[in-house]
Amino acid sequence: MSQSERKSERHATTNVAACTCANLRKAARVVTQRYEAALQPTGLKATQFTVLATLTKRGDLPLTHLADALVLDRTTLTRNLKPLAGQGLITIENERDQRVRRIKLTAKGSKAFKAALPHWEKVQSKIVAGLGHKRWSGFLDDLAATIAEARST
Amino acid sequence: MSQSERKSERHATTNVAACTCANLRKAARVVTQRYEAALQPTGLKATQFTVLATLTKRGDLPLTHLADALVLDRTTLTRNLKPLAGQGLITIENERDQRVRRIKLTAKGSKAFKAALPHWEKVQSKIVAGLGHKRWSGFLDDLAATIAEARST
DNA sequence: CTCATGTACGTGCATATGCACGTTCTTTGA
DNA sequence: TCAAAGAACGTGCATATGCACGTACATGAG
Repeated sequence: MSQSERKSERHATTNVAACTCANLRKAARVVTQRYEAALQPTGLKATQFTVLATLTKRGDLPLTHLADALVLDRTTLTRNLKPLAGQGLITIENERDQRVRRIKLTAKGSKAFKAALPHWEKVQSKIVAGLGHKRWSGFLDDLAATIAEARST
Repeated sequence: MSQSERKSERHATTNVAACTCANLRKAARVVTQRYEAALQPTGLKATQFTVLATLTKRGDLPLTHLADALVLDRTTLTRNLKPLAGQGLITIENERDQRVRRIKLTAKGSKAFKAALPHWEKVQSKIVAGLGHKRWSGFLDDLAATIAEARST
């Protein structure tokens, strides 16, 4: 078997080992473990850090909008928020439209996020350096494109 | 702000929106939903399909080895296997070394995997086409590199 | 042979994930 | 104004994920 044949088989669409879903999940699992370890001293889980980061960047948001920003099911977010609300890092408030739950970052939440930021930067830098900045940058673009395409389909 | 500055900020290591972990998880979530939908008529979940595919490719394996191949925590796999064993798609057998649980694909499991394969190919093709084959191929390489790097660290 | 060491595993706990279904509230068309 | 349509949400169910901890078994040094 030639080199090109081997490569084309490895990357054939129909090679189950090349399953986009399985490989994405593998990467998500192992990378999450690195981030969890790095964030461990902050008391925040990786997903919680992401929620706080999104609220910091986007400001208060209704639950559904926050879920959309996080590419997360609405009902999953409902439950993910409970530990954060329990710790007083966010509040869940009603609006004039009583159907809407507005998710609000508290001062404590903002402080916790800022305190966690250096730990996040450390592990993020390590991952980026591991791939090399240029390659990582393209990788991130591919992730965004994949998300956009899978969402629109 | 110039174009290059905007780009460098977007891909700055310290831009929380560029969090490798969060973006990997987002992509894994939305892509998983596509595969779940495609596999729905087969009665297999995406993770279950992956287990069957791995057993098909690698043959029977002890639990820990299978977990390693799947980049999955051993204890998670223990539980993920239960529905598969319940449906008779795999068996969990003892060895001479009584500590070892050998995971074995049954004939029924093999059949279920083969029946699911066309459904998998359909959604896989769609995802690949969405990115373009060349870009997808590089994306897959990046995923593999990320997994390898995060595992070794 | 025996005990210390190491290996393979399961379970309790906590969080993560999404679908189906039902509830409450708002908006809109007649 | 009022009923139908639609929007925002919560909960039950099932699976997914990994850590801490404990158990059973195998192996090797003495």
